[in-house]
Amino acid sequence: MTDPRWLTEHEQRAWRGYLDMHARLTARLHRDLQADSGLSLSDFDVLVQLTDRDDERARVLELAQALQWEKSRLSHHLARMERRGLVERQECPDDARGAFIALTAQGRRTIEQAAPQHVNTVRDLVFDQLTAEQVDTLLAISTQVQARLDDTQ
Amino acid sequence: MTDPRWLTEHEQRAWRGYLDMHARLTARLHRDLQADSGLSLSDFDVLVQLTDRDDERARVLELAQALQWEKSRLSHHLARMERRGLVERQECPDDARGAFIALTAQGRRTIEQAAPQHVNTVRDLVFDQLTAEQVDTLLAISTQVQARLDDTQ
DNA sequence: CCCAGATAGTTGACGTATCACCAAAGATAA
DNA sequence: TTATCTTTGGTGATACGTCAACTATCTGGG
Repeated sequence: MTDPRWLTEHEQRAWRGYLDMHARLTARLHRDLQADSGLSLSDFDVLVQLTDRDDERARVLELAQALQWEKSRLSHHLARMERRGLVERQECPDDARGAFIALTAQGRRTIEQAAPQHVNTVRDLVFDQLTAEQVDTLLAISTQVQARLDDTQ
Repeated sequence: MTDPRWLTEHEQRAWRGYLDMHARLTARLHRDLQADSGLSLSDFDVLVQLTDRDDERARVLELAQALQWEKSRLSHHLARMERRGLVERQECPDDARGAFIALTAQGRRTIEQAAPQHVNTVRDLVFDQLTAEQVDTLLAISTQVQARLDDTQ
């Protein structure tokens, strides 16, 4: 605790490289997606969740859990997306407190137009650069780190 | 372009796993750092840059380049850090437009107190979970993806 | 039926990120 | 010198994320 175990030179390079890669990668993905479709990465994630449902709608808390977002973040974000006509709120007959969030026609058109190019960019920038073994290792790393995150509360 | 090459099932799992890991990992690191020292991860990065200099100060654009931040982001951020007493502005005699940003005594105390625990958390959550080969692969992945980012403008 | 506590979702305040624009100072050339 | 071009840095508007507080509704025990 008070006696730190510092990172080795090699670990420091790996850590810095990882942080820099992530910052630059998401900045590029965000910029391209925005230019291509006017969507942010967050918009994209919300719309993907909705298109994955049979009826293209979901309860707010359901979405929050699927996205791993705080409910207030989602609430603010949905208000902005609703203003832009990407989603709409529908009353929930079972529970008058609740609301359904539904994809609008414009929301569906937008995500259907944006997704192919976005996937191509991810492929170009990431998966085309990696070997199959590296992809395996990336998944293993993600799994192991998340297991530790789960362990430590 | 119009004909997407979708990700394989395995690639999708790796991509989702990676995004989820990063979101959860940085959220945890941020929360712990904040609780321990009152610093944000951004504050931390700025302070590390300053402590790395001999005279514990730097020009604004120098910092912006080192951090890979936009100058306006840095300007706003420094204004807030200055208000909290972590850094101070000093006049630049060589160039009256310019400013030095210098670590304050409080800034130095804060980062020196915060860094060991932060490094321990990174080690606990990440490097203690990985084999040496996995760390190598992480560095290779970061390098390869950043090379592609460099290539594509 | 009534009320306490839980649940669904929103709101407001504040810190932060980005964008576009601005201003002051320096550099360069006529 | 003046004109203009570049560099250094800041500002204000707007969007976003988080926290705490809030409203409205539901649910279970008396």
